[in-house]
Amino acid sequence: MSAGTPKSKDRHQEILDAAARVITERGLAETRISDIAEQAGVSPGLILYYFDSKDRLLSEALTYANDQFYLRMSREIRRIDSAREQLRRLIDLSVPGFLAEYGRLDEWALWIEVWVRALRDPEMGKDREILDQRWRGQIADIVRGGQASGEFTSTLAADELALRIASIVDGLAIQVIMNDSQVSAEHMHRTCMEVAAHELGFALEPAAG
Amino acid sequence: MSAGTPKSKDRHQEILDAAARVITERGLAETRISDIAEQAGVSPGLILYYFDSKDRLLSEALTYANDQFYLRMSREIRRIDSAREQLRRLIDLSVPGFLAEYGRLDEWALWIEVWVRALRDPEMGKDREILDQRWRGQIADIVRGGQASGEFTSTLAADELALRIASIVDGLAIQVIMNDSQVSAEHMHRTCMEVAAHELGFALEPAAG
DNA sequence: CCCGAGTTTGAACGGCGGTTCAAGCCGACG
DNA sequence: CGTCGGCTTGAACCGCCGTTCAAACTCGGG
Repeated sequence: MSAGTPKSKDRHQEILDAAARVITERGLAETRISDIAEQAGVSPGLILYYFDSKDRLLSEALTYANDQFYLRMSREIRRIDSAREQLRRLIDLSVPGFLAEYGRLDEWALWIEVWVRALRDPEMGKDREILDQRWRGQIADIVRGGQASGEFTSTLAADELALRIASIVDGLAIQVIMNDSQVSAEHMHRTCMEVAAHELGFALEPAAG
Repeated sequence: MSAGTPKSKDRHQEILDAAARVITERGLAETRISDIAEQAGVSPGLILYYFDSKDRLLSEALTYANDQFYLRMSREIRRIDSAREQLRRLIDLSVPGFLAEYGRLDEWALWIEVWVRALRDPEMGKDREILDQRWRGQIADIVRGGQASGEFTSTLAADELALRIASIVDGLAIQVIMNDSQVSAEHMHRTCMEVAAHELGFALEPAAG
């Protein structure tokens, strides 16, 4: 059993992974089961053997991909001491294409698909809220840490500050991912840092980076 | 001719209108030609008589609906003197469901559809950038006015300030439209005003409203 | 070597919906 | 009135997937 179930688990995950990759590349609307099968290197029939329907698979894939991103970010941030540096890292990781190392097509594209789906699918809506609150919670933790250590001087509630930061990151990320000619990745990064400094109450070192 | 073309124009617009309504209600993915036909009170065949293909119709409908929104807002704002009040009005109109009068399902839902489509359709991508720059331009104009009149004390470039305000509005609007339990329309409104006041450099009157 | 349960395949099915089209409708104009 | 051109209809066509399924394959245990 501890050998049988895991194997199924692997297939399960392999398929989710393949699905996430296909969705990122082609978009939810253009993703066919056969594409996912091809990407995973299996037959179309097998996809439906592991998942009840295309719809369910797609939903699961979207939240799965988001989990991955969150976990990676969370792991990275936990090993940083300074709240200010945690924040900088969070922004580094949030700017689409800012870090070459994580070059693959952006998780933000998936986020937009989540949004559009959550608008009408209550199941997805619930998942989206959980995902989003976890993300804002992550930021709020950093804020609280900085307030406690004195790095951030704002006395506003950490939740509110986190919401503001998350919102401006979301709003700018959209522009960047859309390839807006007036909002480059670097521009977004700088603006995020400045707004955050302004809101949280800390001074930006001059030319960091 | 001056009698024939206009009639076609009407049908053209009627269909765009119907399409926008259907998309808002059912979502782009679930919108069928027959739905649009039904909404417009004509036969499915006629839709394809006026538009080359479903895809083209949908794209046009999205930008059309956006135009409508922009024009309405623009008209309203132009008749206000104070930059501060212009800004407040802009935020009033941007918060989904804040004003009962404009109760119909939000333009924001359409924006998200625009984004997801712009990600892959270059034509839509171009339109989206134009739409977005017009929107930020509108904000920038308000900012410049306020800087000139002394209502806003920030000396940052108006474009940059506009980008910041547009971004936070976008980011928060997403949460509100998603029905996030932690971000009500009123909350979004207050936060937008506070961040704007903070960034632009003006004082918020205590309990306005 | 055989059996059977869990996997995997790929061909076949079925329905949905975009698109096409031949045929009616209507109003203008002579 | 008759004809003509632009509208309008709705039925028929057709390709595209999601889904189903019977058959094959794998592999561990008896």
